[in-house]
Amino acid sequence: MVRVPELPEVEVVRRGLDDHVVGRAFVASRVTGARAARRHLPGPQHLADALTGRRVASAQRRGKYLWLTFDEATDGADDALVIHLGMSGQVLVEAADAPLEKHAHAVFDLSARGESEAGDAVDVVPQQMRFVDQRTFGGLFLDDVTVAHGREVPASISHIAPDPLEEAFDADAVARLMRTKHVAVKRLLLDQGVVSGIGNIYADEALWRAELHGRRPADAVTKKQLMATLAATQDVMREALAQGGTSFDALYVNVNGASGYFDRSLDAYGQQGRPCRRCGALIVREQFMNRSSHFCPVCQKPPRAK
DNA sequence: CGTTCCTCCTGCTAGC
DNA sequence: TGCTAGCAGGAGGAAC
Repeated sequence: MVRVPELPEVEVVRRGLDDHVVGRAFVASRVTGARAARRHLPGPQHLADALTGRRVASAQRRGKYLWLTFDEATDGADDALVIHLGMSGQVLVEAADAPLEKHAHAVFDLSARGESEAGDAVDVVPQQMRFVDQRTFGGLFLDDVTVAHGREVPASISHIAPDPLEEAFDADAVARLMRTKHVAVKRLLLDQGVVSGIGNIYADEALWRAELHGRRPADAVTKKQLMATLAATQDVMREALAQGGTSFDALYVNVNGASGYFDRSLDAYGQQGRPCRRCGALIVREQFMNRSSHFCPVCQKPPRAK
């Protein structure tokens, strides 16, 4: 199964960038994917030119958005390179002479890392950071930084709510907001302006754990149930991080390459026809929002038909 | 204004 | 065997 990046996968990439890219400069840049750079309005060449020579200061994330900050702004305003992986995006750090991936849309030559205490050069092989994306739902662009929800973030993502694993996340406030809406709970879980970082897979998993059907209108669900659902999103994502978010080969910063454990641990998503781990009833799949939803028809009583 | 729907894209699989 | 249709889905923007 292809791994669609949600919060834990993106956090794994962020950690990889923290380890392998922060502190290094882009000594040369090539942005060849016009579609991947579509959100950079001045165009791909401008993006490449604007990034060349910049030294990366930090790798940050909110929800499914990643961004790199730089040591000093060129024109006074602080800016950031925003990266979204979409459905199939990858960020790779590898040797410059490694074969170019078919769907590589941007390539950055990295400055060598510093010397070790013994005085040896740490990197003898030149390296690159590459943005690769088969379906190009993702992309990258440069954006000014502003403050939103208590943090400095790229201006274009100021509408993205805090995610369940960040400090500013206020489950109580989110549950109260949800209860004001006559909208299906799952739709709200997937709304990045309500709570970010949750995609179809983790939404189904959290709803299964909370024993709540995602089609239930939020204003007809108790606050306690909503709090339980939000807590479940935290649990399921923390577990994914604990198991999938650890060790990496030094040169490989890659969501898809890090998986394998996930599919075994799913209780609802993709489990249609298999017995519910809690009660043994067969998991059901249904269409919802032009997507698939998976649930236990006994533990998660569906509301009356639409 | 809030909410819902449509669309972008490629690779894999099921079915004839 | 080879073709096509169907499916996967994040998120912006159009449509209602």
